Amino acid sequence: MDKALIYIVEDDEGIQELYESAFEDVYDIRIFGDGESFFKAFEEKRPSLAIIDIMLPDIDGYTILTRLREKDEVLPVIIVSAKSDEMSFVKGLNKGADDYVSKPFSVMELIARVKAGLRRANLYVRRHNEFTVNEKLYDIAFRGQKLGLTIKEFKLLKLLIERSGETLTREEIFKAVWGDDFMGETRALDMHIAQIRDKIRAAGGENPIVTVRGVGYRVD
Amino acid sequence: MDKALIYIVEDDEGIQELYESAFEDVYDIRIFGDGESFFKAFEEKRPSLAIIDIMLPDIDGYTILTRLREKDEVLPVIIVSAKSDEMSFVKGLNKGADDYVSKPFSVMELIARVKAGLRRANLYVRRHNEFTVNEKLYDIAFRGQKLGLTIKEFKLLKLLIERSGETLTREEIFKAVWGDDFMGETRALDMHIAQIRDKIRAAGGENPIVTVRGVGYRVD
DNA sequence: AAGTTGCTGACAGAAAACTTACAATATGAT
DNA sequence: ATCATATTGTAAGTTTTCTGTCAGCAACTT
Repeated sequence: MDKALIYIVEDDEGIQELYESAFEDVYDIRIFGDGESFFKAFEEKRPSLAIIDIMLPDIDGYTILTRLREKDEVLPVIIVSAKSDEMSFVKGLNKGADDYVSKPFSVMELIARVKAGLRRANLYVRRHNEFTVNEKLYDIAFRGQKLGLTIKEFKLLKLLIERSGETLTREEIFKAVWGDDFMGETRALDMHIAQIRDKIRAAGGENPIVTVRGVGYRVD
Repeated sequence: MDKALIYIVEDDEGIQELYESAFEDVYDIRIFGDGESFFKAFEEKRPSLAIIDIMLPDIDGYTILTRLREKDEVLPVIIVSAKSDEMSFVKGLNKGADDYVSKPFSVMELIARVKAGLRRANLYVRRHNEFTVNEKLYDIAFRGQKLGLTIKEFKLLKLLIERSGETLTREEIFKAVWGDDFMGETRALDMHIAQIRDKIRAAGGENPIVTVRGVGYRVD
């Protein structure tokens, strides 16, 4: 699992440093001093979560939030405000923020809220590199293209993706996907691997499943 | 879904501003300084909810409420009062208010109550995509066409609609629709699904219920 | 009694999973 | 390099599993 990417819109350099030290090593963070650079980066790569300070010099944080919500309705957004009054809290939530933290905030608190936000977002849909695993649809997409997997294929590919980088032995795979009752030698696993590879190719991708001869399979 | 329209009767300008900032962008609001303009607007367009301050200069809020109830028995009404005593609370509810908030009120609280009021109003009829679920009639319409569902069919389709996009397993569905006491394998679920599909087709729609083999069903 | 509604069991059809057989490929020894 | 061997890939066919549908029955309503 890659580190979650978090975009932060914050102009105060002191607070920027605070974010850096707070999230260092835990999340990949990118800090933007203004809305424009944030949106530019957003177009290139969508983060897992955004933290927006509403007291910015050039632009109102609420405007950023509103504009962001036009592009992405589900991205978890945490609003940070110096105003600790109820009004901005309410306004933030109304504009589509998922959570609200007021300055001065405790780093612990912020981390907890980020975690909660990421968990909410990851509830159904998780991204791993090129893959998007949708637990509710029982399907996986490759570069946005749904693969249309059967349950076996879904379970199998999900396993490989979630433990990508790791070579899983045939036995491990059997145990995880079929349960303990797997019966010795069979080509069943290879079959399904072939099916999945076909479907990924049909979606326009190159085979991402590596065969590790004598051991099992791996997704990088 | 359009924004809900809320009429507010309030003469204090400070409080008027508070309403404006609180509900901005979330609801369409119109604020009236007196009862007459409120009723005039009411005749033209009925709101989804009304908030009435009972401490008005020219007219008693209770009178407005009483008169309103002659025209509309179900409109959710929230009474706002500076008197936080129990008497006005009871009086308000007796006159047909659905809820009661006393000044000075927390904006959060007010928003929560408005939401609750709207939810109550929407209790009977809710829209999800092409479907309109009517709790009171125990029926669901597809593109305005009533389907004429039986209770089981209603519960089943309602479940699928309310959690649309999500694949529900047969077991989940059984638990939700039949209760915990569902007995193993049976074709009952498929039967009802088939019935619902027939009825939707009869109403001129394409089958919106997706079978997820080995798992359950889903409405997109 | 007649009509609804909900359920069951039987069966058919379809989809998925698996098996078999053989081809293709990688690996290591020669 | 070449070959032998072990291992994996794949096509075709078979089996199993799952869903859809039908007919019929029981419970309930009107």
